[in-house]
Amino acid sequence: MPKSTPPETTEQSRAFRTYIAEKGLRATRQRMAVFEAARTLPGHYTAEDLLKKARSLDRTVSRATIYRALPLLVGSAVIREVDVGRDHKYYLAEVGPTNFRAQLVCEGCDTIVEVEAPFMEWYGKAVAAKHGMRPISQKLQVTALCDRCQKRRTHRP
Amino acid sequence: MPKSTPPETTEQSRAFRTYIAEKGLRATRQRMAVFEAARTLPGHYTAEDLLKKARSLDRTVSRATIYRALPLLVGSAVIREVDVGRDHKYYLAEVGPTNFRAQLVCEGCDTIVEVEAPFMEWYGKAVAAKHGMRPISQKLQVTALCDRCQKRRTHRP
DNA sequence: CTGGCTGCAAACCATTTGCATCACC
DNA sequence: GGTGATGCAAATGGTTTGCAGCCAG
Repeated sequence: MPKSTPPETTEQSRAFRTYIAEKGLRATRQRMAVFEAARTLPGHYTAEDLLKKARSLDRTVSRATIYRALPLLVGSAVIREVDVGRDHKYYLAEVGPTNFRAQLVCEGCDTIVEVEAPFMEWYGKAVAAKHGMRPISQKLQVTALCDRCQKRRTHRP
Repeated sequence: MPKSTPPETTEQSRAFRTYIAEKGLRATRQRMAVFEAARTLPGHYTAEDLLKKARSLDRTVSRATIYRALPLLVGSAVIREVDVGRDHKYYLAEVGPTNFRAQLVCEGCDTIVEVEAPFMEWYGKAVAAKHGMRPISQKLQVTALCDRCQKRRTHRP
């Protein structure tokens, strides 16, 4: 059996290189390190997490490069941006074509759980149409307290 | 017929004074000016809008006081905070007990339309419960293009 | 009186940007 | 070799905070 995913030779990696080339951009060492870090990190991570991981692959990656790479990674559907109104945004490696998801966010520990919610997509489109607007995207976010945080403390300090 | 709403003598005003007193806080001139501005401004407004309006009522109101008053106004249900992931938050005077609302946001001009969406509330609670979490709040946001912005330009510059 | 408030200005902090240099293609 | 990319450090901008004086209760 293949040892997890062979880095740098993935189909996804080729797709990303193509995406970049099409825009007349360049597949630099740093950019590919960020790409590799972004698709590898588990769960929801921040730009800072991404920087740390990318640096472990290529010491020369700077914070500015991270922020400059993020729009490319989102644009090429390598990652998805998740903004739950916290102080920083979260990012998430895309596994494949993604159905509409809702975010369940724990108010205590900021843990995010993604839930498929295809009905929501339909609902949002209907609401927009009813107001004569052309729908672009939609977001459903449920704030709640996870088990652990319920036990630890009912309210925030 | 009464001329719109008599300022400073509203039932809402009394309720706010009570809320403040209960917390051992004080109903200062500036704070009441911010209150009056907040409940009076139409539609969705920013902290900066609120500052301008409050200053028109009491010249001495500072930006810091606005930001320090906002949590009180939200906590006493005089206004509601609406965060649609833009660069600044929006606020909205509460008319009465509010049912669950979704926000329809025009990507072109940032105009926000509030839509009743009671179904969402049920849905969010169900999703949270299914994951063993205690639901606190939920938010449905639809980004779209309004009529005017559709005609002006299909995509952002 | 006195502890909560205020204005002012400086601090925050995630993200963005200007600039001189570097390195893909 | 030319243009896009990079690192660094400084800038941004909405919001927060420290501080010394002020004032509501």
